[in-house]
Formats: sequence, structure tokens, C-alpha cells
Amino acid sequence: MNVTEVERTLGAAEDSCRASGARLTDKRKNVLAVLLRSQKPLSAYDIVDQYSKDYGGPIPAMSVYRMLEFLAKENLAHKLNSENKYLACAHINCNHHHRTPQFLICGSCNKVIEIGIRPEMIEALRDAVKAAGFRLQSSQLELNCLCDNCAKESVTTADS
Amino acid sequence: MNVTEVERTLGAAEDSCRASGARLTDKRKNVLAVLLRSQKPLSAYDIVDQYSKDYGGPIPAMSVYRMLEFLAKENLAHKLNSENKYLACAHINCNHHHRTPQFLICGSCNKVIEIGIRPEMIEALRDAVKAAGFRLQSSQLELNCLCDNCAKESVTTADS
DNA sequence: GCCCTAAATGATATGGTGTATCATAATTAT
DNA sequence: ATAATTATGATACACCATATCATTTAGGGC
Ligand SMILES: [Zn+2]
Ligand SMILES: [Zn+2]
Ligand SMILES: [Zn+2]
Ligand SMILES: [Zn+2]
Repeated sequence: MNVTEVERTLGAAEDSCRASGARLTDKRKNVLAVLLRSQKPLSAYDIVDQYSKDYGGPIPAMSVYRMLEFLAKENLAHKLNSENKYLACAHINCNHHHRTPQFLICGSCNKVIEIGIRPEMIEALRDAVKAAGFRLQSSQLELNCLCDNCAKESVTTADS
Repeated sequence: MNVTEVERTLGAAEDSCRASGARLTDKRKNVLAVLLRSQKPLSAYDIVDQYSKDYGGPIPAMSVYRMLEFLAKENLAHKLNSENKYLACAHINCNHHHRTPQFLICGSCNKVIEIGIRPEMIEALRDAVKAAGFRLQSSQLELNCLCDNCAKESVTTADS
């Protein structure tokens, strides 16, 4: 995400927090900015490193964890539980209500996109779970994938 | 799983390994037995602890990780990536070919069951992923759930 | 059985992830 | 201003996982 887009998205994040009565402090905003500028999900310690580069001073890992917790609660960032990494929400600039996201994770280049699978499919999943004697609590999915780019690469490589 | 079932399952695991030319050594078998006797998924270090209790001597964590890797490759155990825990495959005694499993994880009591979601649903998921510019690599799902037991409990608790 | 090789296991060190706890600073409410 | 609440910092520690090199064990040809 380029500088202009980051600025605009941070503005939208401020609006969103103002609306919900949450306090988007400078440091929380900086952590979000680090995520927005990153092409890939970052671990908490990745963020610590990048933060000190971007903002000229260290930040305690403990604080980063708390800020990520805050950002996640506000749906400004999400945690990939299967990867122990974090990424900015793709819908900060959108007005629609935020629904539970699904993530497609490229196992080769680590690119991740946030999608919304059709509600009927999620309901079908919920039914399948119910039939097995469980209740689905979260429809956040993290799917091991290849992005089309890497899929093409791997074919090329296999051919050579 | 009771002692008799464990014995029978270990026998099936031996058969399976013989068939595939893999070596199910005593220690690998013991690690599998620890998983079979557990009602819940275990971390590698949980296994280290339980192993030394069950077999009267310590085992290096490093070895446990390698044995789990072996068991996973042979489809005798699976790793829950979202939990960093391991569990025995539920189908060791079955003759059918092992398909990629889906796991329902109770967030309250940690019970986990291994299910197989209908292939048509997996295909629908694959299509949705493809439409987003990715290719689904693994259909292993780990779903945050409540088991019916815990779901009932939490209702009761909420009422009180 | 003996020797060679490959596979499995052990020992040690180190890095990555996450939380608990208590102290301090900043914000908000009265 | 003062007090209460919230946010941040500092420190310690627990847990998860891998890298590397040494040692032991198992199989196969002789
Ligand atoms: Zn989102
Ligand atoms: Zn890719
Ligand atoms: Zn299985
Ligand atoms: Zn339960």
C-alpha cells in the first residue's frame, strides 16, 4: 500500500474508532501503519523491528502484543492463528459491516488475501459441523494455498 | 481409548507401516500410544512428560518432534497448526484411503474430533478460492467450535 | 558373523512466540 | 486539582520449534 493510501486508511481507522469510542493512540496507529505498509503478514517481533526502523525508537514487544489485541478487537487488524502473524484488515476503508474473514495464504510467497466466502457456504459448513456434534464458533478460515503467480512458477520450474 | 483398543490400533499401525515400507520403531510406537491414550491433543512437550511417566525414562524433545513428523507423514498422527498440538489419527483401524482431515476443536474443553467434510463442499471451497486468484493446496481445516456438551453448559451458566 | 551404509536417536544450543506481573505515564472524569 | 481508569514500559519467564553435530542402531552384501 502506498503512502497516500496508508494515510487515507489511517484516517478511516480514526473515524471508525471515534465512532466506536475506542482510543486509537499514536502508537497504535503506528503499529497499524506498519501493517498497512507491509506486503505480507508480520509477526509481533517483525513489527517491533519495523517499528523501530520507521519511527526511530524501540517499542516493547509486550506493547505490540497489546496494540495488536486492540487493533484486532476493532477489526482493524487480524491474527492468522496458523502462522502466528498479523495483518491489517482489508476493509478499513469500506463502510459495510465487517464480517468474519477467511484468509488465503500462499505457501510459497506468503502473500495473504482476506476474502468473504459466500454466506451459504459458511452455513453449509456450520451444518456439517452440527451434524458432527459440534457448534461452529468462528467462521475464520485460514487456507493453505498457492497464489496464481506462484502456482505458475512452480509449473514452470517443474517443466525445466 | 482403552488399553485393548490401543493395542489393536498399534497393531493396525504396524501393518500400515509394513505395507508402506516405513519403520515403526518402539519409540515411535510409544509416542503414538501416548497420543492414543490421550483424550486431548498434546503438545510435543506434553508428550515428553507423559512419555517419561508411561515408559520410565526421559525422551529428548527433539526426538519427539522427529517422531511426530514421521507419524504425520504416515498419517498415523496429525498436527493442529492453530494449536501447536498433535493427535492420533482417528482412522488407523480403517481400511479406506486416508483423506485430508478436518478438525473440530472445542474451545472450552479442548476436545477435538477428526471429520471428513463432504467432497462436494471441499470442491465448492476450492472453486471459491480459485475465483479469488489462489489454488487450494490443502483442505485441512481447523474449526473453532464448541462441543455440544460445552455448548449446553454455557447456556446453563448463562441462565444462572 | 563382519563391514559398510543409512537411518534413527541423543545432546546441546539457540531462536521465535506469547504471557504474567508489577511499575509508570497519560488520559478522563469528578 | 484529585482520583480513577486506561495505556504503556520493564522484566522475567514459559513454551514451541529448529539447527547442528555426535552417537547408536538397523539392514544388506559379503
Ligand atoms: Zn477484515
Ligand atoms: Zn505466492
Ligand atoms: Zn486421520
Ligand atoms: Zn467441549
